[in-house]
Amino acid sequence: MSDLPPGGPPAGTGTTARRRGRPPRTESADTRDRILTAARDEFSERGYEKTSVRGIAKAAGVDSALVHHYFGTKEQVFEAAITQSFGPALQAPKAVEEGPLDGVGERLTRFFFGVWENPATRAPLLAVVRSAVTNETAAAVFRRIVATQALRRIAGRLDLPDAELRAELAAAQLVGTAMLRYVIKVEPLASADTEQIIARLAPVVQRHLTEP
Amino acid sequence: MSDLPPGGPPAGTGTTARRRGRPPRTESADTRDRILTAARDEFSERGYEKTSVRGIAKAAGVDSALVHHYFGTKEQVFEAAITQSFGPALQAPKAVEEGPLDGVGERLTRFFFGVWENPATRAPLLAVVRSAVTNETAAAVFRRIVATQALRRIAGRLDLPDAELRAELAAAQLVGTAMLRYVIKVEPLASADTEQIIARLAPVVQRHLTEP
DNA sequence: GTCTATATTTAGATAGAC
DNA sequence: GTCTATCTAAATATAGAC
Repeated sequence: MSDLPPGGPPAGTGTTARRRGRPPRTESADTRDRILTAARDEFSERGYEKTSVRGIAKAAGVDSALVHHYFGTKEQVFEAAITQSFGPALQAPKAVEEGPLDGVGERLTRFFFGVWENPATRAPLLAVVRSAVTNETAAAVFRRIVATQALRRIAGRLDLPDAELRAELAAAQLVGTAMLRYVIKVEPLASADTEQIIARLAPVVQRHLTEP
Repeated sequence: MSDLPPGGPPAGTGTTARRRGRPPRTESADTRDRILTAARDEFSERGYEKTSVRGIAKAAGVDSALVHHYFGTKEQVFEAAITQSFGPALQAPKAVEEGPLDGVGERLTRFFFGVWENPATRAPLLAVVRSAVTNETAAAVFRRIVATQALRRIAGRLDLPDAELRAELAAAQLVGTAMLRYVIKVEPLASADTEQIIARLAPVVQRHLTEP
């Protein structure tokens, strides 16, 4: 809308000349975000193949050409949306991995369902799961999540044989539950109380990780 | 593995006039089967959305119009391919559910990996998993498999509270492992020895099902 | 920065010839 | 029973106007 005069700082007078930091993109930072959020939601609901750039654009209230203008190909839109989503809330807090080893099963299980029960953090995970079964980019992200969440951070502390395999089988229990509960929606699991599920899974995860 | 012998006499042989039973479809029974097998393989490798009817036709060595001629829409091709695939080898044998309860964890786990390690029986399962995350028909099949394999047949015998939930969490452990091993291919799980995995999972499955 | 217009490709589905 | 030809719809992606 209101155009910046191209080139130098605004000829505008008396006001403070605060032209530092990143050059303003008018209101496009907003638009960029709206597109990425719309993309994240579309990918999470439909998966990679079924999602169209046009659908993303529509959901964001812009034209599809603009989506391409910002991010390039559909694949790059996916990458951008996922990358942005995984910045903030998806790293397991240090408390999960740093506490006493014999409570790690419950802490990890609790953290896992905390993330999945929150619609905002569930969306990017759904996007990855729904896309990873047929899209290699998403599969790579999936692998990275499993590796960084389960392996580097926890398996490293286990002083047991097959530490990595153990961590992955624990992850498999959690991932499989998420799959059946949030994606396939198998009953009664899909409607079961979270605490009840955690109560059943925590000892199993613990067992995978520490049982000699 | 070994295909069921088709009901009627083979098309080519009979010189004698045995015109009874179903009217002959010349060699089309062959073609039908080739199409369904090709469909099963395409769906298993690419998932529902990414698979095209043209791709199926090409793999079967026929024209895409013929695929429609036999089966109708793409959705119906999927249904036919899955239905055929799940006739023979995918029911858990009675031994799995009928033996002593305290060995059911190992028997079920062994059966599960037996099916997944066999390329012929793995294909339709991959097709369902790859498709179920975005396709409701496939999701319904998935649900039915979990229900009939895990629930009706085993949970019914458990004299414990939350028998169904228990069975589904056991299924989640197995499904999650298949997901990470065969679909996402997370290492070292993807290359691990089957016996090693079974040794770790069987007691966990057992625990889900019978631990008081 | 944002949209209109369009080139290009690919897919699902059907009619009809042989 | 099988294929050729074709209609129709949708998608990715780009060029260029405003």
